[in-house]
Amino acid sequence: MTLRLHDTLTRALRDVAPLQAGHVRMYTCGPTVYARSHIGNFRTFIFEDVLRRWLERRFRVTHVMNLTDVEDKIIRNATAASRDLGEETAPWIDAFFEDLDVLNIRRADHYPRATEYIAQMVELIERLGAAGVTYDTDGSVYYRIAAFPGYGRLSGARAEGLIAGAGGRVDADEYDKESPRDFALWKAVRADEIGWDTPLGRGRPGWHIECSAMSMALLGESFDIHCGGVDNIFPHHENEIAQSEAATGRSFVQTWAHSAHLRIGGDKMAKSLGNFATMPDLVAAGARPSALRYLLGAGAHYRKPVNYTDASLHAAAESVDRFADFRARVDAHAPQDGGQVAADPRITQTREAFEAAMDDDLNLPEAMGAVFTLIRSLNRDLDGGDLGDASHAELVALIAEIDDVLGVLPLVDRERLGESLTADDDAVLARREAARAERDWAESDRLREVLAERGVSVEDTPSGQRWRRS
RNA sequence: GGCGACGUAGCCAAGUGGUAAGGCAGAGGUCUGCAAAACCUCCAUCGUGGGUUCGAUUCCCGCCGUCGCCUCCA
Repeated sequence: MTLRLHDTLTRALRDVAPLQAGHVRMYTCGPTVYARSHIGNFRTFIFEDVLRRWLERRFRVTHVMNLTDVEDKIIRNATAASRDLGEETAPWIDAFFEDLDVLNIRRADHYPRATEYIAQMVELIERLGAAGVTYDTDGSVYYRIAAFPGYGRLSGARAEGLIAGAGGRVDADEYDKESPRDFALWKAVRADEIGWDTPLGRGRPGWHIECSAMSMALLGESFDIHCGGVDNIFPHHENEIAQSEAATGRSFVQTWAHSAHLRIGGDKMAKSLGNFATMPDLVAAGARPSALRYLLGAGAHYRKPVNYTDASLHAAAESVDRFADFRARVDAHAPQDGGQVAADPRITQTREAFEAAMDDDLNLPEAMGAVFTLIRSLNRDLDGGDLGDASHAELVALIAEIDDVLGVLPLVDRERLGESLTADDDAVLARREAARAERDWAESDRLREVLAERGVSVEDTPSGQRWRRS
């Protein structure tokens, strides 16, 4: 089977066929570390994580994610606080990695920082200069869009109209550029400003150049997949193509994959709109990381917006529990027939449906639909008995395969492991057990109520009481 | 204004030219001492007006609505 991914450039599904046999090289735009990333950002990072996990089923994957650690807001904050760049960004980089872990997002192979690739950026700008697509103004270097005929292909916009037609929101006189749509490769700075002394003069890099320089340094001049949020299509990725291809004369990226936004209250979640929430915010408010990961990753197809609401988070949590509880039920299986009975065909059918949906542009919501259909079907059987050993083995494997991309079960385990009863609660639970042994239902019910008021829900199962923090 | 996306049950959300997965919520059952969990049953004709077609929710056009990009942005 072949994974097909939607390519923004051609606006069509495209087979993932690595340029190097068996080896997919992917670059994903990472955070600008001037503040804590919000969960809208993590929607994209989870999409990329799911993609990377699915690719790893079949390919060796080299995944690079940049950390933008030099940028206007960072410089502004650092200057205001009299910190150097590294001091300013270190806490936000730490926070980013913490949040990745909380969401069970696999680490990329490389996290290049813009500040560590200044030399490569300068070199790339010099190549562009040699190619005749740049010009200097007062020490700054700009890219001349008019010199790149393919400009605008990715965003599908006619380059001429992009800025000229922006309804007066762009101040065309702000920069000393030949054309408003030209963009800065290198920004000259004064001696007292944060910058680097380079052959280009003292200055700092423009935003777009870092991704071209770092991706080419770590993945080569042509690689397979480049991801980001849809808001990166223009101008960021459009400019990356212009920079990279003008410098190398080669095709930059095979497939451009972009994820839609997370919405809240109908709008895009964004720092600039002030309608954002961070992982620590939500966890402190009681949101479960497993539910957040499910909502962000499987709540909707990655190219469609996801709405963040209390209801959608609750529904995600219920879905996670349904999946996790089913795993627990399967895990409780006791060997019985030594595999004499063949595995249930529904399990294989579900695996095939799951894989087909994932291969079809990473349709995780559809894939999970197949999973839940199987869960209901097998729960029915389990209500009446147990599984055969062969089916059990197949199911254990299937559940592991599903969660290999879904990635919620380790989070559930972590959440439940972190739960504990106070000594008081534990004592109440013991008293209730004793009451039940004497069939004192009134006392049993009263104690269940007591625990409920303390946030502990208790269920009675054939094997005894089972509690859970609610 | 330009470019693009979307509009499926109370909510969320897949999907297909031949009468619509799944999750949440709700109703009624089975089970249970009672609950919970699980299971069973019920709950949509796919924004709107046309067109193409034997047949459209699925293709085309108009309209209405929502959102995104065009400026830093996942």
